[in-house]
Amino acid sequence: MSSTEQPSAPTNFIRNRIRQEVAEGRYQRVITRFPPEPNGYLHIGHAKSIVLNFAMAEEFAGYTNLRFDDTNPEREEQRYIDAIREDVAWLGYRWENECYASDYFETLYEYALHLIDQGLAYVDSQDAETIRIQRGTLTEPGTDSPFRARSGEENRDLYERMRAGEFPDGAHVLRARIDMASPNINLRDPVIYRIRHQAHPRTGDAWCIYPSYDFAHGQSDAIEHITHSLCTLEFEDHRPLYDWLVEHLPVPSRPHQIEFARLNIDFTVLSKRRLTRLVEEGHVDGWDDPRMPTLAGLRRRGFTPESIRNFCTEIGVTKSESVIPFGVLERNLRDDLNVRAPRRMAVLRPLKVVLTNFPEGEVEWLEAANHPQDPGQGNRQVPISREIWIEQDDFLEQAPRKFFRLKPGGEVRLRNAFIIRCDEVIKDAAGNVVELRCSFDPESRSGQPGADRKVKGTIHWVSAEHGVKAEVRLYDRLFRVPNPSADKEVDFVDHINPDSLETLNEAWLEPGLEKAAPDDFCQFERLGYFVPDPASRPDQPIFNRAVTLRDTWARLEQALKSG
RNA sequence: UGGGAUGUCGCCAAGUUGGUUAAGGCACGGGGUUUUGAUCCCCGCAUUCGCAGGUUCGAAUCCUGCCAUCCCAGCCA
Repeated sequence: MSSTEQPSAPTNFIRNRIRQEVAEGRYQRVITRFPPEPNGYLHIGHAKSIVLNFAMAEEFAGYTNLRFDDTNPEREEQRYIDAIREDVAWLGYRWENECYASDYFETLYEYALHLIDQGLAYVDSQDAETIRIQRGTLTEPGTDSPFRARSGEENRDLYERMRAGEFPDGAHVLRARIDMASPNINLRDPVIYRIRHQAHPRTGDAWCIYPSYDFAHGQSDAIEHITHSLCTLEFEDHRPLYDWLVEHLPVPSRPHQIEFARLNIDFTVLSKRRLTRLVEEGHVDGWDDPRMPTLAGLRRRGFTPESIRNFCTEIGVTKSESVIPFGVLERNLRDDLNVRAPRRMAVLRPLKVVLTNFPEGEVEWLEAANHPQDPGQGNRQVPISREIWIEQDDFLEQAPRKFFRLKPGGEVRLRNAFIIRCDEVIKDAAGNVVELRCSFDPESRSGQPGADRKVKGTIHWVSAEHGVKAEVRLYDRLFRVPNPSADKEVDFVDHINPDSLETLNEAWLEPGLEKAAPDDFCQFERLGYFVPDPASRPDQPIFNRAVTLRDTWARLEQALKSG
């Protein structure tokens, strides 16, 4: 199976519903939209929505629009628009139209006038606090605003003057006249236009009144002939309002809103508000910090678009709220990279080994497969010399029973090379192991007749003479607890894991790796998948660890320790 | 205590116009292959569908009641 192939998509209630509708002839094709507000970066939760929207449109012969829901100029910025476009494209999707709710401001303004003329909207001249009190509570109905009975002419006049800029922020709002006693609070005369003397990233100073989400969204859907407006569960209560507006306005089509559960992943936060705080308060190094669950962060961490799409498909779409273990995301990356990533050798925490019977000054070039299961990836030549680096973890003076790596007097195979035996352990004054003296068995060299001699373990290495020094960054979960936002009494930033980033400054890479580019992912054998950081330079390579390999030994070791 | 929604194996999730033994994936356990303790390959893994009643020849699927969890009182989206 190729990694880029999507696993057979599990069916879900939305697809089933659309299938049914198409079978009944209600739709010839499905048109969806992905509607981000440009006030932050996209995260993995958005990816779920993107994948769903594009998948439904593709399956049912339609297309998807990218629509920026830019109705609140106070928090929206052009840089977010740019970042969002880049992320959606990076994920591998091409939108049919790039739209902006702000493109429809004139039409929306007229729709509001239409409501006014129908007696279905009025200008309320009370302040926000008063309106809030009049809205009632969850258990008590609201009370009518004294302005609810304003005449059509007066409403029209006031609304036109709101647009003309005659009033300061907050002086008036336009409200839909629905039902102040509705058990659904969204129907208690929701505000649909407010005054904001605020420049907009796209319309500049053309407007000083802006439509609310509820007034803009459904109408934008209708204008674009969106058939299915997919959104998250918290908008379920808004559907009656969505429907009410679309039914009372002269819109060109009749879209339908369907809600699904948003994505939750443990040990992270997936809300723009919180992610924004992490960035603005400097808890992380920007929106693309590799520990961030943003698409930009995951990309820098080394995630592939394929792995993210596969993940989104695998988790399914339902209305029940669930929490996906972060490990599921990681496994999808491994599954993808396992079949694609070229194998390389790198030593993260070096321990010097001198091969005592290896001629001084000599270099041997060994043939190494770039991928053990995919001969098509070819081979490369790796140099070895008298002194090499091995991983500190791969030597233990007091080795437990099932430790298959190097120990005093023991043998181990050097990956792609030969078997060595540890003859001597050199320590410093403090008793730390600083060097090993080993002898190698020339007969066991790869390709030689003696190569099939079995030893328990195989370890990776890098020639000391040829190795390239590099910085390697290891990432761990950003939070220490499964649900950082669970406790209302505790600020989620207090749960940040102080050890989420470990920087190793003395790693050694096999030669050639220093020239890798940020999208040249590879597997450091036995360690994990790594990718050069965008700041990496040939003379100063920096690699990020995207994910470790599955490590049953670590688990076993852990189990042994805990009894 | 109003309204809206959800509850199927440790985590996801099919199935819900009632009908043989409740899909699949992940995780987990066991075995095999292996110059990555990786990958890969086999095998195992819910007499039970939030709980309690009821209807029925037959219910995860229908009815009643209860319980748990989530969302809603922004001129945010």
